[in-house]
Amino acid sequence: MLRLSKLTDYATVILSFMARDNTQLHAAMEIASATGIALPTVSKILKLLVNAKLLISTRGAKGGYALARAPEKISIAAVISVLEGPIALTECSISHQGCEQASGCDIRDSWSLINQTIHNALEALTLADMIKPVQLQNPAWKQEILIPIASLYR
Amino acid sequence: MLRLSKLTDYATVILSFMARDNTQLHAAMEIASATGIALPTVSKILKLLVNAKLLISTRGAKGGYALARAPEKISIAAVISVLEGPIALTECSISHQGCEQASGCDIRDSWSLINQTIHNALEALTLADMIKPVQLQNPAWKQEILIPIASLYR
DNA sequence: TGATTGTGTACTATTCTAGTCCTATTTAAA
DNA sequence: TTTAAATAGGACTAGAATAGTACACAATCA
Repeated sequence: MLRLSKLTDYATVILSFMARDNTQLHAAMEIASATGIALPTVSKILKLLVNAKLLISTRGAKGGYALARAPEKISIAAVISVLEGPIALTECSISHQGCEQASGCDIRDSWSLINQTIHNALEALTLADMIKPVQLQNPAWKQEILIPIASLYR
Repeated sequence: MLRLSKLTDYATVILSFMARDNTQLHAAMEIASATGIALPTVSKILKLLVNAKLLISTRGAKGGYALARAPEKISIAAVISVLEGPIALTECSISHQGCEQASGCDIRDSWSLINQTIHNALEALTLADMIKPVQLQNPAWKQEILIPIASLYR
């Protein structure tokens, strides 16, 4: 599996929950019971999101968390970056050092293109999109979603 | 990082090497020294690729491995699937059971759409594309690669 | 002042990954 | 017929990463 960690998955669940009611503060406890994720785990994720400036926290009694921006302005790519680091499939896409392949690793450029594609896809999708019901019945999306990536090489 | 395992990375390197000279058999030993990957590891990966029918093996003296199909017919998605299992970002995209979120997990459909996008991107790219030199100088690709995924929700 | 709520850090158990090794089987060549 | 070369299959281990927990501390409000 092209795996995303569980924590990232939780983060999207938590943020989606908050995006649905963006007018008030949500305490960690409230989020935990609403989402079914254990409180310590929720707390851990919220802290990371605050550090990444995706959330704003208010301490003390009646405190809690709120989105730092409108849901339309928070991309899924940003959420993933917080929990997983840079979005890249292979190690050498991040750091070009340490690749000790004897023969020329000519496929690095190909990978970077693939990474770019995926990154763009995730960048275009926002929290606001996540909480809208999707019409999977719409047959148009199948064509629309195809990416002519192979053609880039010709 | 949206991580792909090292083994998957190695597999693409190995397959690229083989695709460059698809006319003869390559022994595991030869591939190991050409790519700089340790022999036991190469061997392990080759076995997996044979089981997945991406390679054909010939036993005995003068034996070795060869691509089962032309490089144009081997997609990167297929390679990734062999080493990582189904291409999906979240657990629930594979099995819809065991998701114990208390409140409705409405974002599952969104994830499946994202997964589909990424899968299509990887499906469109083949081994043949990987061994071609990429012209990153071409400024056109930046526009071309944008995916109107957000628009799908409107 | 005390209750509530977030902050920061450290810790641990578990799972996953990467890599190694060994033995059996098959085939070609001597 | 024997031997060497090569793949096949499985078991195993060390190390790293992940997920989850715990606790002391800081801030705010009533």
